Amino acid sequence: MSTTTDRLLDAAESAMRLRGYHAVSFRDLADELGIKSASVHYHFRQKEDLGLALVGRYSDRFFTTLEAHAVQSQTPKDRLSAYCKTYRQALRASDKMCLCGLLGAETCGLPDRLRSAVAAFFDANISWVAKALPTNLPARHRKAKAAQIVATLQGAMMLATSLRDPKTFDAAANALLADL
Amino acid sequence: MSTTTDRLLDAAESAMRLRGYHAVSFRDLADELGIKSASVHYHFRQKEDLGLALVGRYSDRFFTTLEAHAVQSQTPKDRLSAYCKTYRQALRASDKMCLCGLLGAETCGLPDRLRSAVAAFFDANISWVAKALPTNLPARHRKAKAAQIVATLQGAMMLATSLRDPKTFDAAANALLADL
DNA sequence: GTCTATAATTTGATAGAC
DNA sequence: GTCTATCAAATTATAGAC
Repeated sequence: MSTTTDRLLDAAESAMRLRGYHAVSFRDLADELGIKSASVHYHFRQKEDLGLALVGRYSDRFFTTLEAHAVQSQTPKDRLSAYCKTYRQALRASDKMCLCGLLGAETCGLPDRLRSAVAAFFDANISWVAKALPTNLPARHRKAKAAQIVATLQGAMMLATSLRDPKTFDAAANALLADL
Repeated sequence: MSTTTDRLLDAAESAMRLRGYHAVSFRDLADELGIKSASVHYHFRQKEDLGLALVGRYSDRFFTTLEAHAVQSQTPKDRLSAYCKTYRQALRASDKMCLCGLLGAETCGLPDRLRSAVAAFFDANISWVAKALPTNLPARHRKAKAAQIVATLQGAMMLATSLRDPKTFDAAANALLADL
């Protein structure tokens, strides 16, 4: 049985992954749960607090799922495949953008702490991918390759969302994997 | 000497490429130009009209610049290099996201016609890149590869914006070009 | 924890004078 | 083309009762 806080997080995540930070209001969320917007403020004092909780939960869940997918991957190729799979699931399970992909694009319109939290998610992504790459590559090379991989998957989610065609994600992700 | 309409488009483009559609108001733009928000409605009846004009102008300018860069490119590699260069310039000249990259992420929160205009920009992008690829590849393959290339550059702009580090774009774009 | 009530501000938009 | 004046609605947020 989920608490009101959890239900609020679920509703907010769904809405923000579709429309972005500024297009989601406390009233929207309250209506969806059948409560009043003042009650939402009991769970999250400010909208910024809601955003921070959202990014924290999203990031934790993402890396937990990623580790589960990668746990028995031996080769670099297997680990990168697990990474792609985690993104694919995030998109295809719900037909929604990556929360951080959307917030990252809106970055300059976000409160400072939220902006930092999103940036931290991407730092962690790039680090994870860089570590998964073959160890014989120079560190500089690995970081650039990792940025390319993260960028491709994030951009592919955005394209699939804008074009309303999830297959666009698969096309881009598979073309990427074929090169690795 | 630019007209008020042009100055409004400039101000709106800059603001929306930083913060997104919903975080930009007619009053913001009016203040920036030293006029009243009611006057903005003379130039653009609704916010949606402003958005449409913005995407139209952005798309025209993008493809004009792209053709200028690609005009004397003979090989597929040269044409794709020109494509990357056009994105790089868009980002590095102003340290701002691609307008359509940001609106594409916010897609579900946008008015229908605006959403379609953004999707058309990406359709045109993918078609352009697919045509630039080596003609010996099967059409299906080319479209997937084109989606990968567009996705990488769009994702790289988002990453560079979120991380506040333009070099992240170059790292991802160069790693992409190295594979082509 | 949720409510009513309310404040303060912002927003998109219109009517009509100049 | 720009202004004043105004509107209705929405938004974030708080105080205090239950």
